[in-house]
Amino acid sequence: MTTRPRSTAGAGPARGRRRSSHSLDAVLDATVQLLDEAGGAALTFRSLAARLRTGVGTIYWYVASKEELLDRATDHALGPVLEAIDAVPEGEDPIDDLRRMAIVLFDAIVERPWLSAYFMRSMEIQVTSLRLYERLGRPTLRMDLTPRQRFHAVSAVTGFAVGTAADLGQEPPEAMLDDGADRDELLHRYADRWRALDADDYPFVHDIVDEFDGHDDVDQFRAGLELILAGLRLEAAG
Amino acid sequence: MTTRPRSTAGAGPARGRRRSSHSLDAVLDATVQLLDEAGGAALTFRSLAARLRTGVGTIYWYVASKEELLDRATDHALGPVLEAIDAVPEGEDPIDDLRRMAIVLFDAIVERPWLSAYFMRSMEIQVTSLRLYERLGRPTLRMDLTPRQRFHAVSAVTGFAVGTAADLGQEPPEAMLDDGADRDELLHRYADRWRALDADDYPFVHDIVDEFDGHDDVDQFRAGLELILAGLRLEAAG
DNA sequence: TATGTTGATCGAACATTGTTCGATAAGCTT
DNA sequence: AAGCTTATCGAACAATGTTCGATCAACATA
Repeated sequence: MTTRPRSTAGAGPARGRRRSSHSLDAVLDATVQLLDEAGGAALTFRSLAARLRTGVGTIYWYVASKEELLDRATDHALGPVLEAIDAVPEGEDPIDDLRRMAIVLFDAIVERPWLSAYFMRSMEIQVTSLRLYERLGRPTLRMDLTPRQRFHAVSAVTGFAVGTAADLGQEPPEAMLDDGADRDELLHRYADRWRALDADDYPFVHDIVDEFDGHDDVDQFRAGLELILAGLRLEAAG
Repeated sequence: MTTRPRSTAGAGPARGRRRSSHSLDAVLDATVQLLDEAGGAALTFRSLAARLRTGVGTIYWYVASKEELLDRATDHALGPVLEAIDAVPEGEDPIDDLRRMAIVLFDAIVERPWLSAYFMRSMEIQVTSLRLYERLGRPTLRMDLTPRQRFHAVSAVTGFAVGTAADLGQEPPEAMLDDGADRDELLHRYADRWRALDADDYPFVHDIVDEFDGHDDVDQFRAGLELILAGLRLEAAG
């Protein structure tokens, strides 16, 4: 019978009785490293095996498929995020607490865009993301809301944070590598293209193009978050 | 020199001088069909070629890569959505109009989850998604807001709609095929697992688990949308 | 009509990927 | 020593995106 080794979560080195030069944690660490360094496209079983100085077959002993590898790596990388959110002190206003937590979550995903793809999925399966959901939801327990309102509000906040961060994480097409243009330069190009459109056909786009040009993604997220929170505050007051 | 045929957008059959048994539109139609029938995983150049009764090389004559194929197919499928949003009549309250449009957009993406992946990306490149953005933004022109507030609000609404729909689009793991469990059954299983957690460690999860069990995705989205719109209304009133 | 040019088609071949599987060693129990 | 479990390894397989040269069909020009 071929069982997988029990997750040596937090235990000493080589917790299993048999000595193992590798471990699930080592595999996950290397996975996160590769993901961080070169993005999702660079993560292959062969590159991972090379980094671990082992064969591809070994990785398949710890993990049944690439899907499971990414699921577990996501959960693995979510650990520190959970700690950071736990570190948010309970303040006077529950909405302030919720805001702080949402920003921590958003920042973490922006830094590691590959998290978003498996975050939602893992919420219902893995442990860490469910705990994150729990922490995000706790402030709402101090508010005068129905369970249904709480469920919808917290889902909206997390969904908005993850969804927005996911969009930002998509790397732009080929235009960047052609010449050495950074994000601001790209934004500026798109903005100019928008400005060239007919003002009668695109009144809204013209109205906001100066804001789009050179805008800060974090500001944009915060503004949207404020809308949700303002709506929530209203709901709790009513 | 090998040029690509000018997009025969709306023109008669075989607009190019040379007769072509296929066309970019035909390729895009078949792509959307395959995507609808069997999801993103089923779309391969070979299956697409088989459906079109042609060779893979032919597809590469119309499209430079799979990325471009999906970009164009997304834009192609967004056409009817744009029409549906254009069909929303201008009403008394701009926020009501924005709500209606957002729901149309959300419904369209839920029906075709593969749209979400390239929607945001194509917003800055392709035509149709920019037009959608324009339409979504127009109601805000009738409100007392700064361009910056409009930009943030419309970005939040579209981001929330696309992001939420994208999450819903992810097909659940293997649990569905093991036994013939539908969505409600799956939800129920997860809910039961949540109920089994320690109530002291997971007070929020326990508070909302009955709402999670059997919840409707559309309701959830609408509730979140209402929060954003309520916040926006407040902003415009202040 | 003959010839060359361009638009368009086709599928074999290549590189890369996820995954399987049998061989094999290393530790542990008896 | 024998046997079982744990773990490692890489060759081999199937599927996929992509390239490329061969080839044909329509048109222009002479």
